[in-house]
Parts: sequence; structure tokens; C-alpha cells
Amino acid sequence: MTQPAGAPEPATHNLRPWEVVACDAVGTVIEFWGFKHNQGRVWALLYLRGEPYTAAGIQRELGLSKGGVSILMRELEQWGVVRRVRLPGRRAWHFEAERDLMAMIRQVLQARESNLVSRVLADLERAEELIRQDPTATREQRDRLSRMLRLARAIDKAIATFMETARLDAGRAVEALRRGSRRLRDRRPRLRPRS
Amino acid sequence: MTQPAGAPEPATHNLRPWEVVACDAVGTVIEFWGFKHNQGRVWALLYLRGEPYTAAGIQRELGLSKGGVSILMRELEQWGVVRRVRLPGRRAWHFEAERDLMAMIRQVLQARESNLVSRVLADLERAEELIRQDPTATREQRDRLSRMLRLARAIDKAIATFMETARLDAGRAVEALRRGSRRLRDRRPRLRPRS
DNA sequence: ATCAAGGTTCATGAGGTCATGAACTAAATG
DNA sequence: CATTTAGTTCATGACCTCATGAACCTTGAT
Repeated sequence: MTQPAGAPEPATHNLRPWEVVACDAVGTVIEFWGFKHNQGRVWALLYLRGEPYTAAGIQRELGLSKGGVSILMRELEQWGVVRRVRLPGRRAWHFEAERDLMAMIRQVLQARESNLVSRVLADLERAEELIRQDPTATREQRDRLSRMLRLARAIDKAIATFMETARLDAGRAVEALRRGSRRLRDRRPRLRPRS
Repeated sequence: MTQPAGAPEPATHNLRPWEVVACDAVGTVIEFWGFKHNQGRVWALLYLRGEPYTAAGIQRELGLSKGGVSILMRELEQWGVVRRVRLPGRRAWHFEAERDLMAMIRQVLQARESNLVSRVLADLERAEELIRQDPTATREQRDRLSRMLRLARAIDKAIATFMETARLDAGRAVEALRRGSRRLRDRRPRLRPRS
């Protein structure tokens, strides 16, 4: 629930019905990716309106608080999906959305890549380091661990390749991803019925 | 931080160092995907050990509570990454991990697909329905909304194709994804300097 | 230098998620 | 049938994240 139950006022002011629906949809999807619902709503508003807005404008349109907008804008700016611009004659900062959808996806992937994938990869590598020093580990265990590691590496590489190439365009990116991912093929363990 | 600062007891009992590291790594990555840290730890334990464990065993190894394990196992079972088996001569249920990593990824994607992507898609379609009835919307706005919708549809289709084909093997799946995703190519808006 | 509008920071509170462990139910064993 | 073991449910509490709005800075115009 975005709005407290018995809110006396509608949360949106000038938003037309389709804008409400679309912004919330973007909010939902972005939320699932570990970002804030309102980050998605703000970006979607800017993208759909297609022109720069002040913080006050965003606050008014989406019914957010002053402090909230300030923080949201800093975050959106940080991962590069919104730009802060000075408009001639206007005193306040204005914000506009990145218009290239592929660029956005790239940005999001990039953020995840550095924060998550590479760190997990490092951990798994450390685990493999440790298992090498453990004489009690069976051969099968070493195999399974190294299979996990191989998958992680493949995914890491796939993402990296995608990001490099998505700079150009989507079609080429997925193509590159395909080429790089033969090693993603997971020979599954041969059936060995364990009684 | 996985462990509270001044914990008097180690959370794990028989886990070897590399198991701790690997299980936590899986927990972290799965958590980012919107599932529970401990779901990842449990699956990883079962996968790495390679043999069925009772709920009590899992509880002991990972230092979890009885009720917690019960819930975790039901959830893991529900999205098909862990199986519940009766072992001859043993009274309690035993659990074993799905061993095919690609199958796991497929399962996870499938869960998301039905819960999220398709719902967002439906919302965006509703938004487009609404904008059609709104005479005040500009042509550019209709364009941008339909561009969002097109991207969403492309992603939806790509996931669906991936899941169908990942049944066979990873390499082929990504190949299919490539074929199906020409339409993902995002002609970016031709530069039209909006004064 | 003064003032007002524009922005940021911070303490707070609401809301939500997850693990816990006790109470309970189900099932198997003798 | 009684007893023990296995498994589930539920109320609770710890924890965390987010939005709020007031207090506080900053900036630029006069």
C-alpha cells in the first residue's frame, strides 16, 4: 500500500489515469529489482511527460514529501537514469529522464554487477580455495562446488559482455551474449542412482 | 554481516569453512532475487552435501529453528528446487536438492514470470487502453508509452522462450532467446532537439 | 547584507518481513 | 491404546526500510 488507508486526499493531482497505471507498473517492476517503488514512479513520470520537472513539480504530481523527493532524485541521478539540468531563466534545478530504454537497463545491470555478482563470485572462489585445503572433502563435493562456480562465472561473463555491447544496441548485445555463453551449457551430472 | 556481532555460539555446527562461505554466497544471491537468505543456504547445503537430509539435520547443520525449517522446506518444495523423499527404513521425511542448475534457474524465472512480468504487462496494456480514450494526450506521449510496452513485451517473450528451451540445455536456450529478440532492438528516438 | 526560495539532513514512526519457540496435530511404534 | 517422534501453525518480537516533515543549510537576487 502506497497510501495510508483513510487518506483524505488522492495521492496524485494532475496525473491522468493512464499515467497512474503506467507509473505504478514501473514502480512495481523496479521494486522487484530491489529498488524503491517511488524511484520507478518518478522516472516513469519524467519519461512519459518528456519534459524536465522541478522537485516541487514532482512532489505535487506524485504526492510525495519534500525530503523524499530530494533523496529519490539523488539516487536516481546516482545510477544515471535521471539528469539534473539548469533551465534558462528558471531558478530551480530541473530533472529529466534518460530516454534510451536500453541504456537504462544497462545502468541497472551495471549497478547489480558491481555490487552483487562479482562479490558472490569472489566468495565462491574463496570457498574453492578452502575446499582445496580440506582433505575430508569428497571428490563429488569438489565437483559440485566447482560446478556452481562455473555457472557463476558464466553468468558474470555474460552480463559483462552484454553491458559492453548494449552500448550499441540491443540486438547486437544478445547476439554477443549468445556467443559468449557456450560455456554456460551445464553438462548435468550423469545419472548415478545413489541407493 | 551474516553473524550478529557478539553471538555467543557459532550458528553452524558441522559445516566446514568452505560450506559456510558457499552457502552464504548462495543465500546472498538468492536474497537479491527476492527470496529468503535461508532458502538459499538450505538449498546450497543440500546441493553440496549431495545426499538427503531430515529437517532435524538441516536445523542442526545451519542452526535454524524447528518452525523455520518447516516453512523453508515447504517453500523450497513449492518452487520445485528441493524434493521430499521417503528413505527406506527411516521414519522422517528427507529432503534432497534439485541437482540440475539450469532447471533451478528455469524454476526461479518461471515463478517471477507468472507473478510479476505478466502482471506488469497487463497493467501497461491497460494504460495504453486508457490513453487511447484521452484526447489531451500528445502524440509523443502515446509514442513513449507504446515504446515502454514494446520493451515489456519483448522481455516477456524472451523469458518465455528461454524457459521453453532451457528444458533442453543452456546453450540452446540462449540461442533461441537471441532469435526471438530481434524485436528487442530499441530504435532509440531519433534526435529531435526539443528546445 | 538581507531575505526568500530552493535543497538537504535527520529523528521519528509506520509498515512489513523473517526467525523463533511453544502449543498443537499427525503418525508410527510397541 | 499409550507413548514417542515428526511436522505444522501461530503469536510474538527483532529488525529493517521507507516516507515524513520540521529544522537546517545554500544560493542568488535585490
